[in-house]
Amino acid sequence: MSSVGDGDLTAKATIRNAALRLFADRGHDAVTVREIAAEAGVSPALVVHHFGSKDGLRAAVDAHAAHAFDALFALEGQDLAAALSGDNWLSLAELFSRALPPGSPLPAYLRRLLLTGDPAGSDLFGRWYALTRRLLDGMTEMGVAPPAGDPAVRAAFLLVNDLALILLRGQIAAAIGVDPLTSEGITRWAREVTAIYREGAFVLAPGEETP
Amino acid sequence: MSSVGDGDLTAKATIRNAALRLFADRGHDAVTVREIAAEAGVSPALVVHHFGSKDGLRAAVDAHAAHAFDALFALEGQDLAAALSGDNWLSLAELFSRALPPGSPLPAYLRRLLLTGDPAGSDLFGRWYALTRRLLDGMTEMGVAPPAGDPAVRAAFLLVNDLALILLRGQIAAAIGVDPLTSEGITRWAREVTAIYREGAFVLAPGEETP
DNA sequence: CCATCGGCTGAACACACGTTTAGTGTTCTG
DNA sequence: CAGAACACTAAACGTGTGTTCAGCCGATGG
Repeated sequence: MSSVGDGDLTAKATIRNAALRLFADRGHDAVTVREIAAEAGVSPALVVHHFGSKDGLRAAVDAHAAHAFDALFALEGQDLAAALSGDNWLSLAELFSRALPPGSPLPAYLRRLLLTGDPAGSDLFGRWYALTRRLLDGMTEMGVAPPAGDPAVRAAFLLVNDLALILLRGQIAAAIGVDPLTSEGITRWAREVTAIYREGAFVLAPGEETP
Repeated sequence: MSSVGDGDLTAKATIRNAALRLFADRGHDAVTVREIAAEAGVSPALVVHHFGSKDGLRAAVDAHAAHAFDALFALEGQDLAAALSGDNWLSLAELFSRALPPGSPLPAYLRRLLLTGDPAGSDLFGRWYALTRRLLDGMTEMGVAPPAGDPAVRAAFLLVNDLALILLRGQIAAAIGVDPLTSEGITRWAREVTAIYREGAFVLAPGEETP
């Protein structure tokens, strides 16, 4: 029995949402069909009836999550040009913390997707990588980013740094004392990241120069 | 039946190693005691005989991995002073790729530890975070790193960027076309990271100055 | 009004899992 | 050299799993 959030959703959607939350929190393997059914307030047989199998449910959840992530980008896709202005790095984590309700299971689900080498996760990563490269190229062209010696690696580095905040959210929270996906946390984080991306984190050795 | 690498190791160690590799590759839950036993060339009952239970085995593997990571640091602990010279950021990933044999399951196991919220992983992260802070403080004191506005966040950012390379190894490899934990990959990666940490990734807006 | 169909359920099934048990050799030890 | 201790196994046990099955109920439509 569950309850939370089933405000006139179809049973199928309720099951999908329950599965999303449970999968995100504890991993696909650790969650049983019976638990999902209980959380959704339905019988285990209904889960199979709607999704064919547990794997089918997993695929549906993957698709739903991927769609939700895409919607996130579409939402702010226009601001992509603004990001190119260069006075702020458009961060995945900032996007998440602004567009997602505080208790959303999506960041944790993304973590699972990327961790398990799930095709859905690789797909997402590939698309985001392409986006990052385009963004970086655009910024370089506009002169707000210096030309990179190895653009492919630089784009990967920037993307991966961004994802790390989501992947290691819990560990970071424990270390710095504030959840980095809350508005307070993301502010502190972004300030420091921006500083480093603008001024570097180490000083140049004497006699060195930026090329 | 297995074989690989049981060159006069005790059966207990063989089981532990097989479990380490399988856990790293597929996750604790997805691996059965029977598989581990088969991989180690022993009976399932012997696994329980030596480790009490599957959870006991898991704890032993955790401890073994933690010890291996600590040894990695002890190995190069003296170079910590050298790292302070500031002409190179001592990177976890570089340490890994230099000290570990190419096929080592340890990076993948570390990924599991950190991303499953395992206490062993949190412990490791906490210790590495403390180390990073000390390192950064030392560098600031010596004038090779500029003072950070928020040292706690800056240290977390540096550590997390480093770990991201290990966490997303597979995705990065797919994106840039080379495994970043090989010597070729780590070289390309380190060059770009060093450049960003020295010179930044974005140019300063007009009228801005480093404080 | 009856037939049909889809959402939904309780009970059961087959199976794979971690673990137990009872036992066999082999190796220490007094 | 007896006997305890140890490494190890084959077979079985109980449990929890994903899934199936037969059927109920309410709405739809001819």
